[in-house]
Amino acid sequence: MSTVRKAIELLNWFSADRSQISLAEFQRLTGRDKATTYRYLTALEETGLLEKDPVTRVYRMGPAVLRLAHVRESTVPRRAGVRLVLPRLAEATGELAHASILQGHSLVALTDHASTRHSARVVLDEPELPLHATGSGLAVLAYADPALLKVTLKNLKRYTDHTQTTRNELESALETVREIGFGIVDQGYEENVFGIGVPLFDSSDRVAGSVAVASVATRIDANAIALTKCELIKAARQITHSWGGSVPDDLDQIWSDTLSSLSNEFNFHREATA
Amino acid sequence: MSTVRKAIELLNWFSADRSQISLAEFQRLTGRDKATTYRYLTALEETGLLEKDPVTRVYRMGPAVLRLAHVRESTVPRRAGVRLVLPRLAEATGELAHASILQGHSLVALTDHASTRHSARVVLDEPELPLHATGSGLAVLAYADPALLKVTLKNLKRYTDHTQTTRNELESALETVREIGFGIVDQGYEENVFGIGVPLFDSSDRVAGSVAVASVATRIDANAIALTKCELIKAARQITHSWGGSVPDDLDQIWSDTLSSLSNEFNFHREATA
DNA sequence: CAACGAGGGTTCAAATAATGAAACAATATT
DNA sequence: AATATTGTTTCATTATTTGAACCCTCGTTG
Repeated sequence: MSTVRKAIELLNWFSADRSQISLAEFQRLTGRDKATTYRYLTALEETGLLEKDPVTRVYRMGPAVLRLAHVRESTVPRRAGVRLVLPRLAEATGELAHASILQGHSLVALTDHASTRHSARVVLDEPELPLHATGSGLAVLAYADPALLKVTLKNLKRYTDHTQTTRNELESALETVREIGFGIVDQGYEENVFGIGVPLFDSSDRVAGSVAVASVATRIDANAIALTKCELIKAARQITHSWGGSVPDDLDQIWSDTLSSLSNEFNFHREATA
Repeated sequence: MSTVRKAIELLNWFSADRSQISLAEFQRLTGRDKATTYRYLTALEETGLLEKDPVTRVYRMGPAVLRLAHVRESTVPRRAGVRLVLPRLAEATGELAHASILQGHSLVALTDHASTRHSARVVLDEPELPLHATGSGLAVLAYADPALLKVTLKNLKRYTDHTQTTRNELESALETVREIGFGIVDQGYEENVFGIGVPLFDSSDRVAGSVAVASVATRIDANAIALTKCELIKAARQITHSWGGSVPDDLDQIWSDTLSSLSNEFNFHREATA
């Protein structure tokens, strides 16, 4: 592996949880030589990708990454496409709508939008969403390269009592996703949060992210799920379109079927209560 | 210079204006060998810092930078410190308040009062502010490393009839900034916009950004300027503090003097009109 | 359509930069 | 004050980088 790559991969040790790392800690994490690690870190610091606290000498993410992210967003404006859709999705469902993008092996929250309707809302703090334990994650896994599943299987962390942590459970869940066109996870990541997610596609027609609705689990019922599904389909189609991608034919067909059957049912309910 | 650094510095060629760069173009830009450049780019691509269009083979900023920016923001929440202050500043002055951070040789907008509400996450959508043509820019230049001035002098773009585009004009303007503690630019960047900016400092006690108020030029008078100055000083002190920095003694003294003399004048006016 | 040019990608010996053990320095910790 | 831990520099050895040259593909041109 190239020196450049080895050095840059040090950045991957940082996360919201582990946001400050010292030289000694890097040594332990990577198992590499101290002097080498030191020089890598120095190089990263010189470029502004990292920043060293002058007092404690721990390293943290540097200011340069903000500029790079700015350029990225101006080049590939994912956010812009999402921002038009999320508020509507949140309002229509009355729940928290959020979108994430797939980066390498992790799903990273892009933006979220809470509805104004309910005061007891679901709040997302975590930037990374576990692929095996969220509706977004399942939706992505089901349509992504099988290699991603392989990597994911290596670490099926348990978040709640409902988290599915075995290979079999996950594989059958993905089978279901492919059948119904949605990733649904009931309290698998956070207690009392019910999530429904759908995949998003970019111009390469591969999975590029997901959009999802997170509801308070006690508030959800068949009607709410039906509504959420309809809105999610609309949102996913729109975002995928704005990203220059297109929904795979098989999935698009499933969604169309879902829409027509659900809209019947939904109209029926509305007429019955009217 | 280390290989790592040389490779990473390729990222600096990207900007909002030049967001896609081919291998051949890199070769011309850097004057370096093709094979070497190719390997650098490949390494950057492997880490996700860059992304190569599979069809055209041009390189663009990769998705990994979004994750890094997210970590950066969760580690050093510049926005958080700014968000507490900007709305108050905007309300007190009745004008547009905005903050920017210095990244390398450019000043990038962080947030402004109008757009803070839903862009809660990481990425910046606002363009770069020219250092020589805005109140923010002058404020930063006056207190930044002289090297920054050197770089800035290389490209004094004209934006309006009022833009100062000569070395002498700029240098004397900076002299003024250091005397009065404010960067003031009357329609130097946009027609009919009057800007007043002050520098912000981070934990290394170097200039890290600026906060400024942009007013409609026809609406500004001595009173409004006095008010804006008072509010800017308060805001800058607070943000600098929240960033772990401190205002340099000489500047802090100037600001204190300004505050006391202006508050006198301002009280006088209020009493006169009351 | 053959020749040409431009750009992307690969090869290989020579040159150079990376490596890691060890020494040293500066802080924490006991 | 003694000791342990962490950060930084040195230097001979080693492995990686380097760049000229070459190949391949594609689009253009005489």
